[in-house]
Amino acid sequence: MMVTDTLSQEPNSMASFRGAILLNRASPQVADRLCALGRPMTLPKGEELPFDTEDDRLVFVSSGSAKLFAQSEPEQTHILAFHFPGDFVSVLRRCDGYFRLVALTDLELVVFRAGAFLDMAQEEPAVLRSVLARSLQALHRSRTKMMRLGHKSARQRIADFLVSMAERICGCTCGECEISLPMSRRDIGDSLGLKIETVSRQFTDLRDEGLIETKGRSLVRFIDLEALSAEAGNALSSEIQPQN
Amino acid sequence: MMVTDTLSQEPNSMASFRGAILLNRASPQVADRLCALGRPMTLPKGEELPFDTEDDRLVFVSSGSAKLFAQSEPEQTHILAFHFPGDFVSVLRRCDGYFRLVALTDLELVVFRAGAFLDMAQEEPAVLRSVLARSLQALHRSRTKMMRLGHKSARQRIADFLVSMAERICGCTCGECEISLPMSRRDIGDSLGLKIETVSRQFTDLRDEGLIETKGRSLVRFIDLEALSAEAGNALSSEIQPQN
DNA sequence: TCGATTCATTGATCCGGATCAAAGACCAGC
DNA sequence: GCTGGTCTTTGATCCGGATCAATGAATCGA
Repeated sequence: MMVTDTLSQEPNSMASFRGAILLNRASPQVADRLCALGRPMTLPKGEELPFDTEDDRLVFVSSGSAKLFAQSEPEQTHILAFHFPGDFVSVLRRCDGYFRLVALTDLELVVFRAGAFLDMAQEEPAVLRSVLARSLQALHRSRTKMMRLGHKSARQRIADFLVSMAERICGCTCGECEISLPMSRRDIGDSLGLKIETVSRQFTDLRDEGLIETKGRSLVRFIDLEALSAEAGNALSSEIQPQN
Repeated sequence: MMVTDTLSQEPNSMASFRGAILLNRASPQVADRLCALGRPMTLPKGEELPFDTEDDRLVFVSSGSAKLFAQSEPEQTHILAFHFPGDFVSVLRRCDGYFRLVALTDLELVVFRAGAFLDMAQEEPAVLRSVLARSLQALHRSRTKMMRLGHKSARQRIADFLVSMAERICGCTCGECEISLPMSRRDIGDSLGLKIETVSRQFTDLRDEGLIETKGRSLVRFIDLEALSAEAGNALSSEIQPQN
């Protein structure tokens, strides 16, 4: 069930949005007017952002995690991206593209109609430009991912996925760390173009080789993130991060 | 060899840029200042847009066709996208991402430093917004493509590729038409995550089944685009993506 | 026009991941 | 605690696309 927050006091989600997107980019007046366009929402785990057949939307993720997926045919779901706090997601109207946003954990959002938001953002070009920068970043991330999907083995995809989750969920890029994956094995497979059995086998292999440990369904402990990153085929990328 | 057009009269490429990007969005004065930031260029077939390690760039394609690719390791090239007249392409500076733009045919471009262009575009939010809209469209195209890469068979990928080329090169979405593919079999494979032999085999199969005819290396004649689109698994989609 | 070179096609074989099938682990309800 | 259902793991087999190898067709420069 979808719940709309209607407290008269500004909800937390809106405050995060101000901090992440508007701060230092819009005058207080325009910031207020932009916020007034946004609808704060909470989605319980498993629930889906209701369709909107009229407008494309821009969705700011304040807390929790979500999957963005497309379903072209029944029994054929493709996860396009996972989203975490701070992300500003473009969700197309239902008719063309058929994108759906589903909560993996309880989710706090601010939802905007894209047209209205951009119309008003035109008055604060710095905001528009910030959204553009994020959009270009998402594009490059998508292209990088696409590039990997096309040419990497199952093992490399899983290693890459785990490394990127370690970074996005707990900010770790090296050494040890432990995270709780909010998504199922099936979700992971759907996002990497692999079957659930293959995902599971790769987890098993990585565990047997001592690169990760797992506890329960969601807990993953990374023993050596650099080694895992190397498995992902990012051997050369170490030149970007010198061991000073 | 790279040739920079330095005619005092405005070159054709700049005029196309005005028509496609600026028309009705910027005042004549700002339009002139934006154009002044752009460097018209021609690239002969096979040549590469010279690196720029300082700035990201925005490149408007006026005529010809190009491939945008990333090379993570030697002998591992991934084509991210093909580009045609009217496209406004974001090319990252060399250090992060390592994107390269190469002419498939003689190419006319207008090249901007992204920062400078966006700084000035902030004075005309309509331009900024148009660029954002294009960026979001590219993002969705990339995601759609990614989705397909992950889950489609070689046959479906080739069929899908051919259908999209028919649309982008000659504007056809149904019935018969004939196009000249500017890219090699290897390029096609690199963009779809397939080996050259597999690409060739799929062409052969489609030819044997009477869905296409081929003449020489580049000429492809489509006998029935709807049937081909069905092969691609696009049962429902008759959507068109307009390049506004 | 003629090689020379690159590009494309075809064939044979191999391997990684999908598929089919079954058992085991985890979690929520009582 | 048990119990039913879902999610995950493991095993056996199959198949699509990669790989290896060789031939054939286009294109380019002299």
